[in-house]
Amino acid sequence: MATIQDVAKAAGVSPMTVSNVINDHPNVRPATRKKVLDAMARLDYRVNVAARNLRTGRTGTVGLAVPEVNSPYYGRLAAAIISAAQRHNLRVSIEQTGASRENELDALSLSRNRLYDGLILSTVGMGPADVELLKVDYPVVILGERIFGGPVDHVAMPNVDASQAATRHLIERGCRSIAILCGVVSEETDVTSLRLTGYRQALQSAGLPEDPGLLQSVETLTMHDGARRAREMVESGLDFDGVFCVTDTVAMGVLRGLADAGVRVPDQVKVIGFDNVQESAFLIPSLSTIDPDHDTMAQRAVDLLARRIRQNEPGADREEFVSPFTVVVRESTGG
Amino acid sequence: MATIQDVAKAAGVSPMTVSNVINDHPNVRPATRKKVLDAMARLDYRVNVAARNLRTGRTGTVGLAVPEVNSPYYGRLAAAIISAAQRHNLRVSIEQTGASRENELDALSLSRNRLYDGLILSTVGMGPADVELLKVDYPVVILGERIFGGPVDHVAMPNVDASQAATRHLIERGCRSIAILCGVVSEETDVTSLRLTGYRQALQSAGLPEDPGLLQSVETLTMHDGARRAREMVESGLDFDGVFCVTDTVAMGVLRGLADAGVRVPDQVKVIGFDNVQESAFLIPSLSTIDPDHDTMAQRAVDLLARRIRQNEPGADREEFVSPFTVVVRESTGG
DNA sequence: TTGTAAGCGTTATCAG
DNA sequence: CTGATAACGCTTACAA
Repeated sequence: MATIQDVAKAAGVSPMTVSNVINDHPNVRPATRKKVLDAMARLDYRVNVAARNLRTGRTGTVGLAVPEVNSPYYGRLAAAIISAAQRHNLRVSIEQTGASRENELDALSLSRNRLYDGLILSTVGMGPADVELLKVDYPVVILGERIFGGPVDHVAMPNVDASQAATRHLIERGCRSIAILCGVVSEETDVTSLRLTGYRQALQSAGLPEDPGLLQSVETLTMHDGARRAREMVESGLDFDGVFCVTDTVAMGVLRGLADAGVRVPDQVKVIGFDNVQESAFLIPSLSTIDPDHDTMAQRAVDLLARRIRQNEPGADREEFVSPFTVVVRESTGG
Repeated sequence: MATIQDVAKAAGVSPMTVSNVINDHPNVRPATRKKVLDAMARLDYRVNVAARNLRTGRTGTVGLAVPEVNSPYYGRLAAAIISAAQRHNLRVSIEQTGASRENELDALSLSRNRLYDGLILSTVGMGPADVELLKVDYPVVILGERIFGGPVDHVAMPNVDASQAATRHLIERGCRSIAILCGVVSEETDVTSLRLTGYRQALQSAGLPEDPGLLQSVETLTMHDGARRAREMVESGLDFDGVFCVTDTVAMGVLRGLADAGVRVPDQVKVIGFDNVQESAFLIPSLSTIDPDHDTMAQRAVDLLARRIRQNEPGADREEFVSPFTVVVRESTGG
């Protein structure tokens, strides 16, 4: 494998001149540049990225820590982030955290090894109690959930507002007994609690009572749990005419579970999800949902991170960006 | 940021001893080890991965080049590969190639920069004509498609056999006019051509004629194209009672398109896919499909790559692994 | 069991 | 515009 030294020797110049050519520095005479480029081609020269990293202290790679890449939602997010990073000449290395707090903290410490120039962290397991742990000396952007008042940039979902809008949409379509299908309810400001808040606000605004029996909490927000719970809800004789599912993934399960139980959507029960994953438009019935504009979120997250990397001052002027959203009306709510 | 030197000074030992502690080398007295560990903790020492990479010539990261991570199929594959790589203490950096030959070659050249210790490449754009370009001096595993006789390890889908089995299943369920929904037909040994071959073999074995009108080729194997084409097939009056879709993704679109056109599945038309993505079990109707055992494929691909990385001899004894498969019978074929 | 010396390949600095 | 020098932080080889 040829090094800069080899190229320099072959071109009859100094290593420094080769370096200048490689990095497009201005002060190189065209003739010299050509000599160097020729030698590089002849020797099939490739930069040694490790050496460059050591010298410059940059890696050109950012970490992306998400629960799992194999879900319609995080898959779409990851794809958008990889594309956005490409525009900044950054590569993306993915860590799957399995939504565990411990693995999320691991991802943070990987960056501390200077493996990544920065980290985009989708916090699911970590909560506000861990805010202190985010005080690190390299660029971090939190994506998706809102750790209120954290020390780093955030790109957040419009969780409360959009959930309120989703629930309101069900109300406007005539639903009066609206269930919410969410994850485990805790004190944390996680997906479930924030979207639950929006749901409650909508009920309240409409003067509808909140029936505890309509709060359906599942262990994991998967298709599997969604389908099972939907069947259970019907079989147990629960009276409901609408379901707000806190993610499209779990909503896909719900549609399936209702079908299993012989319930017609949207005639008997209307269903709305949250995320607008690609599949939603093709389901039978197609799924009404919230579109939080993933591409904008991804773009913004990468832009923020890239800015920090350039500026080299992690903490200053941290920014909160809440994605705009739209309600996408499809067949599952009679649209 | 503390270095090994700093730790050595603080612990009153040499840098080498610190390095030995870090790398769990055997010959360190427990007392010395403790001194060093204490110093490391006190200074919050982190290894500088770039320096280690430069010195060792290894990065601990492998590249994964796939068309896009945001598809049920490649998302699942990526997840499985990341998990498998973790077991070898390898990180995974994802390159999205958009199925273009050029980007696939780019991914190859990134590894030549020694950015990755090895590369798992899902060739879609590259064809047998590019076999020579795979003759590189670092570990590469081709995943998914079969570039016959390539110079590197392959983990291949059971394309022909499984497609034959899928088509045979439709025949066994009573279908006589079986359409195939595939991508652009070319001379390449790509998904479409291999699965088309299996489809034809099954028809032939069953003594069914091959009607050119039943060969439905779409530009991209997406839900969108699948849905549109299914509608067109019905509206044009095409006579068919079964569809073999070369991927589950396109099959999801087909199910939707048939519903749009008022065709009942499986009563009027039976549908089978290929991949067994997670969503398939939850669709309405649930989708019969081929399960090529992604986890085994991913595991095998990573194992092969890790072995090469350890052995440090790229070319020797290249291996071909064809995944086993099963036919998963669900509602879309009346199962 | 521990320490010394050297070098991996690159680029920042500054001198020519 | 080009080049000499040194340094980034680590580990391999060898010496003590």
